[in-house]
Amino acid sequence: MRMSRAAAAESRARIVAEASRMLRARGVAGASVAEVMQAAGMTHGGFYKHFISKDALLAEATAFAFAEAAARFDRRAARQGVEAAATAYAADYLSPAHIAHPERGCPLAAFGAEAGRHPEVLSQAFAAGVEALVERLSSAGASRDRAMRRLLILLGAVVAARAVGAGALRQEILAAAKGVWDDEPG
Amino acid sequence: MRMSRAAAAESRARIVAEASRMLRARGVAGASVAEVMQAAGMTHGGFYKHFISKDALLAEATAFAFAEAAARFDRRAARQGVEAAATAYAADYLSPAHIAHPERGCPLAAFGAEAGRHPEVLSQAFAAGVEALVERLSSAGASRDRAMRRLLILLGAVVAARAVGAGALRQEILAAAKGVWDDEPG
DNA sequence: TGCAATAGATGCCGGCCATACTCTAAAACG
DNA sequence: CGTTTTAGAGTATGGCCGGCATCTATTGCA
Repeated sequence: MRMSRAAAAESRARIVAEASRMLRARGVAGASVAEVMQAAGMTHGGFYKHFISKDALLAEATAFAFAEAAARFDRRAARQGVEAAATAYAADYLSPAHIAHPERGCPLAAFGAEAGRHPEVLSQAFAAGVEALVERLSSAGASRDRAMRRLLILLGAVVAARAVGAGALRQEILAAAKGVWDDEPG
Repeated sequence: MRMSRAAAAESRARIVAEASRMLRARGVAGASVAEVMQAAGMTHGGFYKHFISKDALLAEATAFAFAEAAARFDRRAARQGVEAAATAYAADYLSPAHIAHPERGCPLAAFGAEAGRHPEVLSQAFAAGVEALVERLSSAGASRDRAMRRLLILLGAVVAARAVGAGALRQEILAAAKGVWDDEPG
């Protein structure tokens, strides 16, 4: 049955949000159209009324995840200033919660490695997202180059920490990354 | 038809090597048993004579990839010393060839993000591989903590560089990572 | 020399995948 | 009010997946 334009737009937004979560939780291959639609409260039949392909959804879901992170940064920056927002971003990034819950975390760490094996529209979403984050982090008194290096450390640490499983090595990885944030030269 | 023990062992080694390549090229989900076996010159039927499951192969293939990297480092260290080997490792890691050819590169950058979604035996292979690399890099005059940070930067840079696609941002990412190697405090 | 063990081929299974189609009822519009 | 449009349900399709049972020919061992 047909729904109002507003309700249909909400359905679409729900699909993107659920896809974004599932994508980060299970990767590109693990996030099936049928499961995303079910998570959004629908069957998979109507999917192609909203998106021309799964790849189109992937790009939107990736952009959505980056936009979430940027909005979170901006909210904090408005309340506590840009420097504090940057510090909080790093602390959240290296937190046990982020390691344990990729579905609510950074898309780059969750499935960035898969982007190169998919259509260019996905890489473009990642490039735009990274650019937006680097701009925010480099507005916190640091040079763009320094902001980039900080981002790379955070990313590498989370990917490695998730890969090696729970244990002493994971803690060592996260501790090493935490150290860099403060004592690296600008 | 049955083969000699030596020939069967070679078959097994070929399966692991091809799985290691395919795993890095296409990820865990993209490396199917049938295709791995075909790449090794066999059909998929005999696979379970060599491995109890696909996961068992994944763990061996991951260990194989790390062993390749460690052997390469050791060969260089024997010829030119540990410091030069560490520098060469970083240069190779950030090279355009490594970005473009994950199938011959670091397993952590290629599919480390997927390890958390698979049986623990895969995480264990990653932990052992990371440990072996950190030990090698920290033997090059640097503290273990510093070696770890260098590794994390390299990893983050390659994951990010592959994710954002070819372009100026990729070059900026790689340049930022190169910088850290020299001027980071010990 | 003869028998048991086994590497590999073939083929099947149940399940999941992305995509595409029809059908319906309600919304949008003239 | 009547017509057109369309969101979503339901279903079909062709393909790929991991895993397993069966068959065979050869090897390794007694």
